[in-house]
Amino acid sequence: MMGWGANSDQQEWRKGPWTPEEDKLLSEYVNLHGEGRWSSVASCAGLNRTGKSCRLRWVNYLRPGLKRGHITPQEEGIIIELHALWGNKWSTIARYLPGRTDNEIKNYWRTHFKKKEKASLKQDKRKVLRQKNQLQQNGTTKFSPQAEEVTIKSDGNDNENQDMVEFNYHPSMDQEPVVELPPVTTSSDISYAWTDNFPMDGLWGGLWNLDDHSQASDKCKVAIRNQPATASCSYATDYAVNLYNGGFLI
DNA sequence: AAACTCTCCAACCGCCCCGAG
DNA sequence: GCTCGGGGCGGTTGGAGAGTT
Repeated sequence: MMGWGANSDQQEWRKGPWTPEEDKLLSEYVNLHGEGRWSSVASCAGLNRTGKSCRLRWVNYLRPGLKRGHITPQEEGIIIELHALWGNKWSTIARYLPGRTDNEIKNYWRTHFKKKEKASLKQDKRKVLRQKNQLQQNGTTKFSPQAEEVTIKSDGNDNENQDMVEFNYHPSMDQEPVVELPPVTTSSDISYAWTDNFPMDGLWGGLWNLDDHSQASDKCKVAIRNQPATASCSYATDYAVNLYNGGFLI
C-alpha cells in the first residue's frame, strides 16, 4: 500500500522517539488544520514522519484532554467489566474512559492481568483434568453454577486446544439459572461461524454474545478458557462479571 | 554494587475496513 | 464491481527506569 505518506522516492522516514520539535510541529499542524489528512502532515508540517506515525503520536500523546498517571481503581473496574463483555476491543473500551487511549488500556491490561492468568494456570490445570473427566463420563450435565465450580479448560497455552462449551440458560428473576453442559468438546466441535464471530482473545476468559437483560433469548454462548465458573446469576451479563470474580479478582 | 527481573509505555507493524473514483 | 488510498485497530516489540536478589 502506498498510503501513510510513502512516496515513490523511497524516502527514508524517521522512526523512533519523537523530539519536542516534532511534537511542536505536529501540534501546530493539527491545531491549524484539524485531525485527519495525516498523510499530508509530512509535506505540510515539515515532518519526516509517515502519516500513520503522526496520527499515532497525536492520538496517544499530544491530543488535548489525555489523562496522565496511573489507572485508578475505578477505571480498572470499568476496564475489567468491559473487557468481559467485548474482549480485546481496546478502542471501544477506551471510549468509556475519557482521557485514556486504547494503547494505554491495552498496555495496562497486558502488564496487570496477563500475569495473573499465568499464575492461575497451574492451579487450574489440575482442576480441569479432574472435572473434565467427570463431565465426559456423565455426558450432558446439568448444574447450578452457584452450587458447583466447573472449570472447562486449561492447557497453559494461549492459542492451542481451546475448549468451549455452549451454555443453555434460562433467565428468570426468581430462579437460579440452569446451565446445561454438553460433553466437553474441543473448539472444532463448535460451529466455525460462531468462532469466527467471536474470536478468542487468549486471556482469562472470553465472554461473548451476552444477552441484554431486555432480550428474551433463553440462550447464551460462553467461551471459556482457563476459567473457573463459580457464578450465580440470572443474566448473561451478570454471569460474565461473576466469572471474573470467581476466577481471579476475589 | 552488580546483575537480574519486572513494569511501564511509546512506537511500530500488519491487517482490515471503508469510501471515493 | 473493482481498485486503491486513508484511516483505524489490535498485536507486538524494545528501551528505560524501578525494584529485587
